[in-house]
Amino acid sequence: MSTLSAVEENYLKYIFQLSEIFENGIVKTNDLAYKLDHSAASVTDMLKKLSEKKLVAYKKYYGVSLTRNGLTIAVQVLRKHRLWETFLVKNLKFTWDKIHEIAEQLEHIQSDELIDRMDQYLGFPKFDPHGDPIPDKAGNISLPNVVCLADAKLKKQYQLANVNDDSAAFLKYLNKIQLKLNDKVKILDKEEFDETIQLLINDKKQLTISNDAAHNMWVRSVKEI
Amino acid sequence: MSTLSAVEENYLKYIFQLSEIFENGIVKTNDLAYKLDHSAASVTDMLKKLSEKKLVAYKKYYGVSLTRNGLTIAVQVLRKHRLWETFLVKNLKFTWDKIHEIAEQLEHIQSDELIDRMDQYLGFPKFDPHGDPIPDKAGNISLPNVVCLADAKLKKQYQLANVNDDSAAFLKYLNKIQLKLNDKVKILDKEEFDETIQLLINDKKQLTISNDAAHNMWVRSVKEI
DNA sequence: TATAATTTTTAGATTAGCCTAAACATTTCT
DNA sequence: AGAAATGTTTAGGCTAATCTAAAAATTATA
Repeated sequence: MSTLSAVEENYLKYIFQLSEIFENGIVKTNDLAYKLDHSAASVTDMLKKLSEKKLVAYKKYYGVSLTRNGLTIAVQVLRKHRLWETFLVKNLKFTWDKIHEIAEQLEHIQSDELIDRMDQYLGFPKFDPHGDPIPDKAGNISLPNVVCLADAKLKKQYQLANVNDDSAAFLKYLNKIQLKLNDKVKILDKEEFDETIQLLINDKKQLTISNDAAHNMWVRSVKEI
Repeated sequence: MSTLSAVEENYLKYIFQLSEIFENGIVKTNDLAYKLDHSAASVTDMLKKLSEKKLVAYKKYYGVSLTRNGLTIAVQVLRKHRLWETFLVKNLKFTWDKIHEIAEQLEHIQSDELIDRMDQYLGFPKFDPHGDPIPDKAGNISLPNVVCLADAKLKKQYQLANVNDDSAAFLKYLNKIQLKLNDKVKILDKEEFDETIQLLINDKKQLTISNDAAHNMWVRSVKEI
């Protein structure tokens, strides 16, 4: 198989990410179009092309899913993206909200040796700065045991494990309220009327966050001390 | 000025490199075509386009040179290329002969902040692993005082300052004969018949190199101890 | 200096990746 | 179930970057 273009790699990556959201794993043309910010017609074109290359299973008017080959490539692109993000934050001291755009470019650099050496240089990290799992060379992904903060239990101790990285605005918000990965969080109360949440951070700082914000945060449970 | 494509950046970079070879600074269509491995017709097309953007001064059937704007961009691309090469060798432990191709891709990643942070991370290096000067953020280039080994004097102590990085085969050859940057070299004798050179390396190892090889090495003179 | 050889440009074609508008298929609503 | 709304595909077009073949300009040669 000849090497894919950055555009093709992007399609596979986004199909993978969207397919994880829907239980059946089938991605609709419009959802992809929205994610990629392209017209639905363009997406249809590309899906036909990827289908010919046997990277996706595409059925007209129904949807698309990855083949085994397509999945392998998508996971490797994700691996590159997350390793680069890790490097940008850990070594170059970038803040969360600026790395996505750069990693979107770096993930398409073609060299297996480069990414393997980078992996080693970083110490084979299992999670990226957002808390997302980094696939290893073989494509294995560690799945942490997390729950959405919006669905988390009251008065139980959690730790911030992961955040949605789609919106730079949200990442800036996290900076502003000084909430970082692995900080301890406990829900003190949920307001029934507007679903706002009273959150206790690291056993000392208390603040109110919206249900919207809570939907962007993922937490893992922590033993109480 | 909107951002340029990787292809446009490449043209500017190669025009810059070729213009340094010819005294008048004028680059011919065919030379560029050879360097880029494109047809001459394609090059003509692109030169017209770059000329419209005022990045080059192009005169039909005569040749092309960079404008001030074009030069600025070419130097920044070179800066990125050489900083990335430095990172690949110093941090990721790549060998010389494998980095060019990867740096060719990395040099087109668009983010000023990325390259400035990388510069700092590397300690603001002045020369890359081949001994080529790395332009600083403002575009200033340190020019080391070097001479081609083929033109160097007999029995005089030099140090390997720079090598041509165009050919992976040559870089492999250097690895094989275990000659590295900054090694001490002294020409013991030149054979008139075939222009081969008897070279003394680090005051102990002696070997014969071809005139061809000598033309790919650049040395700076060193005080004898 | 006229002609041959070389270099460069022009003309016309191709591919990837995008678009809009119109047609078609599916789903939802009454 | 038929009509309306929504989602998807098809048809046709555009731009960037490449190509080959033919024409034109320049340079070298006899």
